[in-house]
Amino acid sequence: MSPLNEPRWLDPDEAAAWRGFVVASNLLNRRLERQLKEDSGLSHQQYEILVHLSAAPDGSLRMTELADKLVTSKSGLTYQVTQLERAGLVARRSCPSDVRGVIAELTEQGREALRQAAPGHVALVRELLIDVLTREQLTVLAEGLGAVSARLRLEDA
Amino acid sequence: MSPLNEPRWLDPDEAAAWRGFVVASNLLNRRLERQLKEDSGLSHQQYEILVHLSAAPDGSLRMTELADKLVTSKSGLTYQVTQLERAGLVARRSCPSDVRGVIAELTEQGREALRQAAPGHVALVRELLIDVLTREQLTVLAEGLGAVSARLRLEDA
DNA sequence: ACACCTTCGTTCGAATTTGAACAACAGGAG
DNA sequence: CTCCTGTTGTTCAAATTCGAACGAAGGTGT
Repeated sequence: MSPLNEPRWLDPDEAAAWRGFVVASNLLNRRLERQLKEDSGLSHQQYEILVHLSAAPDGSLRMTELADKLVTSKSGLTYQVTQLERAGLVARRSCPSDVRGVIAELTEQGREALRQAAPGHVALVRELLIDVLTREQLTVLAEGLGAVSARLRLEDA
Repeated sequence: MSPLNEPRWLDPDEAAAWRGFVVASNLLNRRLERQLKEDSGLSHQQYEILVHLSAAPDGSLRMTELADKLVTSKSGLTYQVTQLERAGLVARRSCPSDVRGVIAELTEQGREALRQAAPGHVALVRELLIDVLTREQLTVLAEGLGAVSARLRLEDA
């Protein structure tokens, strides 16, 4: 009976938030995966690699940096970059300042693939997430999840 | 230049919400996965199977029903239920009202495994998500993501 | 220069996930 | 009853993911 031994379970609001998060996350990923694959032949992960590279100053990032942004394992990234390299969308360069370093660079073909895939993807994100929320819900969600992400980033370090 | 041909890209707030969602989702899954595996030898998916079965009236659900709740593929569920069955945490029964049907049922050992795993899991969810948010952020998040989930559920039908 | 600890990216094997194909059955229209 | 369409759960091959182990190199203190 003591609250010191019994864990604090989630009250209805908390449970709804957690469950909503898990369910929405799974459903969204599933839907976006399907759309991207059918529309562009890319997986969501591959698409995100292209996005992050495209957003980088010179269209290139070091592997570790990219893995951090994607929130994936190093080995997982190695695999996906190899796939994208075979498809000609990404190229590997060696890092000038670090012999160990490998730089993934977006090719022109990669940029084109992203240009082709982005509109449909963004439209679906908008339709399934953004436009479902009010502007206020959206900002609260951005702030809240930003805090959660920050909290989680700290734990790793 | 025409807004009819150009897709509506995400403004800063929208992008922050979407990125926050993706990043928080990945970081959380990653962290919870690690904790559950180390603490109980269960994957997050396996844990969720036990949770949903435990929440069902008689600790049992049909495969399809369970797959819907978990937001996973049927084949994925078949695999995981087989794993849990080997571990003795879940048993398969045949459905009385439908010869094709298979009912996954929580064993006593499964209930015990859940009792053992739940506190640590809930504590971490609380630490990483719930307690990071204000009560208001939490309710807004629950409502918003509930709407998103509902929107996505409709699409399948 | 030396030892020491960390970081980098890859490789490896094992585990997991997926969609398509499948056989068996359910449920209704005629 | 008899088609006909939809559902159910599984199997299968292929793709993906992960963590641990690894060789190689960076960086620091002495």
